[in-house]
Amino acid sequence: MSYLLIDWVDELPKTYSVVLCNRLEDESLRSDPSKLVGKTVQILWNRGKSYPGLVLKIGTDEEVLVREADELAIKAASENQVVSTSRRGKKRGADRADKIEEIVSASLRLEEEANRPTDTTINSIDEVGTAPEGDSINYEEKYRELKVELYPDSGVFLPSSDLAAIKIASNKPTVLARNLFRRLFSIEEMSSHSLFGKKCNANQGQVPLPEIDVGRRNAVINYVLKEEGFDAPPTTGNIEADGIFLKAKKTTHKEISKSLTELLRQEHKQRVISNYRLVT
DNA sequence: TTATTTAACTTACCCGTGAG
DNA sequence: CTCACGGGTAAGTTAAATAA
Repeated sequence: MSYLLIDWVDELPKTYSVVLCNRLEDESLRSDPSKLVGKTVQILWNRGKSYPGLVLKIGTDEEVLVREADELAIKAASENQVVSTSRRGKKRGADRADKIEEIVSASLRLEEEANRPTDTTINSIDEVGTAPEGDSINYEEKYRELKVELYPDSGVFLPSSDLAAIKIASNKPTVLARNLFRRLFSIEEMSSHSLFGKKCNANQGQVPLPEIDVGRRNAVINYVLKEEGFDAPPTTGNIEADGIFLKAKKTTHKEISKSLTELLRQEHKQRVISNYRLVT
């Protein structure tokens, strides 16, 4: 296996690396890289990304090329008068695959945390319906029967008929999430909170709106994910397949969050306008 | 090994568009 | 007009890569 001394064309100050020829993006070039000196090729780097690099030299002794890369880097740095240790990585180890399992299990832990039940309970059952002793109907019991928990252990209940109607009316997960929000939150709550309560970085002076009720929010998001088939953690045993599953789940989660954020923003905007009209 | 740097990912926010 | 959504921004957080 031969090594390539690479001059990264997009890097300033100039940086150099020694890479194995199997990092050439174009696999057909890997077997015979001898003609590549002086040419610019795409080199695979981190996280599946590739960058253009000029091939300066080819050799089988990695050490020699690394020393050369160091010298070039020092020279480049002094020319640019920039304090820089500008030699990018040597040959990377093959421990990357080992890391994947860690990543997957870490994702699972995150998921577990996201699904953690909260102690927020809403729509608590009215006590007034309690039936007296005897053979009369227990209304509280009847009332409870009609309600369903949106997501297991979420403590968020709503009439099953409402849920059924919302499901029928919602053809997409983002719409389902929005409609559930409308059902579970008042206009006041929606217009005075943000989804996660995080600070807005785009506008430093802005006071961040508080986070909306976490219990109901998570119940909605988890319910919609479940409806989309993302409830159960991956069990295929196939690391790659699990990765795809988690990625798809993450994308859906992002879409839902984005849509809900936008819903709250639009409600907020509307309320600000109506207040303004009230005042003037 | 630990510390530092770098890259990717998030999230609130803004704007425009298009369907109904 | 309302609603849904895509594209984009800034800068904070997180995770990975690299240096020491």
